[in-house]
Amino acid sequence: MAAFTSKDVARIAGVSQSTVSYVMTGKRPISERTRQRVLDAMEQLTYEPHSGARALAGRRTRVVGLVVRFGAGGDAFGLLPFIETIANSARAHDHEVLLVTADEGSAGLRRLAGRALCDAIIMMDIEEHDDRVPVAAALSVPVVLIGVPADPAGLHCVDLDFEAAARMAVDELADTGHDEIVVVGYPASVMERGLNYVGRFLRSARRQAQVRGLPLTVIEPVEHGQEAAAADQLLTRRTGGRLGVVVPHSDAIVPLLNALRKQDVVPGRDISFIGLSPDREAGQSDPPYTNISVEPRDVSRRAMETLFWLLDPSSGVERPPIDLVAPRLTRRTTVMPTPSN
Amino acid sequence: MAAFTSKDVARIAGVSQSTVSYVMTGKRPISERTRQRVLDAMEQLTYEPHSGARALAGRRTRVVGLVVRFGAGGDAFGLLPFIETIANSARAHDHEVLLVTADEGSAGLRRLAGRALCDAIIMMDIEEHDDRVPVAAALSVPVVLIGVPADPAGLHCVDLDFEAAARMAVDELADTGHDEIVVVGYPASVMERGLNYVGRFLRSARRQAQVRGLPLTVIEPVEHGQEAAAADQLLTRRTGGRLGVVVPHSDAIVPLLNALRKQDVVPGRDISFIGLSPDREAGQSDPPYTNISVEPRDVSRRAMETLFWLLDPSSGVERPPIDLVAPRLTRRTTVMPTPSN
DNA sequence: ACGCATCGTCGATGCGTATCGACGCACAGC
DNA sequence: GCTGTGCGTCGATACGCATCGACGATGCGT
Repeated sequence: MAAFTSKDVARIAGVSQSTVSYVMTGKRPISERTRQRVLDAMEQLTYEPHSGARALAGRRTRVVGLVVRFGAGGDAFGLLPFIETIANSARAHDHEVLLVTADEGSAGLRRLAGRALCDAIIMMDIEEHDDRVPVAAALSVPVVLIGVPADPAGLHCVDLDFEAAARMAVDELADTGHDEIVVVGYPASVMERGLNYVGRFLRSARRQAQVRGLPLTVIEPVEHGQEAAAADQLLTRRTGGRLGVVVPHSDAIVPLLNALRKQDVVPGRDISFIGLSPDREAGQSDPPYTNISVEPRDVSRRAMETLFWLLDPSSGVERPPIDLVAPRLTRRTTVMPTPSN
Repeated sequence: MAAFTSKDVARIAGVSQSTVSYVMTGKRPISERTRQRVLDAMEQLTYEPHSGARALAGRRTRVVGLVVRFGAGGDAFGLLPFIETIANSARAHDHEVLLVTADEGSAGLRRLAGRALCDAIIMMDIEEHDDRVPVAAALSVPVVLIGVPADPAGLHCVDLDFEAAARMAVDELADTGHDEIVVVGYPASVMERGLNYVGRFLRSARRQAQVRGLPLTVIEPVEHGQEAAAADQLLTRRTGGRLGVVVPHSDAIVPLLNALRKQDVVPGRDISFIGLSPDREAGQSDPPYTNISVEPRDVSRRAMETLFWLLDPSSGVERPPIDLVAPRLTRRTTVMPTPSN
């Protein structure tokens, strides 16, 4: 494991170092015969190019910076699937992933760009008013946001279409003849962080309820462990009409269902229930609930496509600056069917 | 943001480039006056050293490679806390974290070392017989394992002391006058992966039960969604004696508790229950269960200490090649107290 | 006053790769 | 046969920093 250089490869293949380089980059034509000799030599030495030297000479690192926020809060509907998808996508483009925790704030961003640690950055957990966004916009490397801040400052954003999700939930309940909608709000810890999607969801739900002529109330907050109280609060709403409950905070769904069960309230019979969560959780829950999908993989895949397009605009079709992934409604057991008169 | 170089800093400070370098590394004495001038110049330009150039010239990258396995399976008691702790620790040493998914197998390892992408590697989710371990051992960079394989091949390992945990669980039940112990085994998906701790836990539990003269049975497998069946199987054991249940697979704990509740079996009254899980989960569960802690943060912190010690052995005390973190038992409500005769 | 060690700084060099200009060659057209 | 045109290859250079040897300045002892 003595670490070979392209010069070693060149010597063995009987060519010059620059030829080896051209074989790797393909930026100049190389005869098939020479090419093969070089590839053989590489194989023989198990040669790997030195990434530092590459970054220095080529001005690109083949590294993607990933800025995530670990501190709990926000829907923890899996940071992992996001990271996994991003890692796989990076790998597919022969890029590495450098992890930066958001606790560092914008200092991490400056480091990534200033030290030439990566060619592009993908930043998650964007808040509605996020200090890091203007900093990111001023960097010399392209940045893609997962989440949509109030002012994207020209950066590309990818996110689930929370407004469409809210409309979808309201429409589903309206279409099935409900009289009233209650949205279980986000816990204070999430609200405080001003995560962008919180506001977008609630506003859109209110608007759509108005359009459909349904009264809509937001109950809040539902803190962890307080789900029983929320369930109570929720049930006092039940005036004998058809009540539909929408729970956008995925962490609150299962506890709420449990709290309802304890009170012998059966979703799908006594009230209706729609959650915003990954499909898998919704299907495996007891009972399986009607949900609007939040698929991290879709979102991060799109974000990576945008990122690589920014790195090489010639490589694909133009990407929209704000790319919202359409949610999907899956009907299960928890929405009461339209009464058949 | 034109990206300044140390030469720019040197020019502004009125010194040579090498002096700037020595100010940064501290490898040669620099007068306080000069030092300050250089630091001022750096500040003024918001200079950041080019990491590629640094890696090339200095032969170290200040990057830690982190190899994780995303594919579900194994106790998913939070990959995130591990990653977070590792990221923070790296940051504290002015190192970055490069993420490699284990799906790539040992190819990822070779890439990390071959391309000089990092100075050291930390590898998680080690299996009892893990192909990657011999590869890792042959690399030119130090590697720390989180988990203990059958043959560590000379690598340093850090892990929870699962054997002590098993002994602890058995002792707790024995000390409180139980007649029989049932260990709820791991699901087949985990067993198949041959994760090292599974075997270590089960073997140690059996041994200790023998020492304490208690019959111990292992029920398996408990697949996701099959917890009710497991609960049935478990309760058939109840011959009127004092039955203690140990659940090492943290993901199975809450579903099992739920299944028991449905059958009106109250842990702490009718049977005893000990789970292996993070303290937080145990305390917030309903009911809070007696648990043996599995604290990812402790483990990964120790792993990082070992890693940085390997990078600079003069920096601290020698580290043991196999470093097991002692578990901790927290008594809550689910173990029946010793009958007072 | 003179040699000697120490401190602080500088210039030069090398790290491994990408890239630019040059050059030799075969082959086309005339 | 001679010039032009790509094609394939080479040599040289630059990238930004760490490090080594050198060297002037200073303070010490005698």
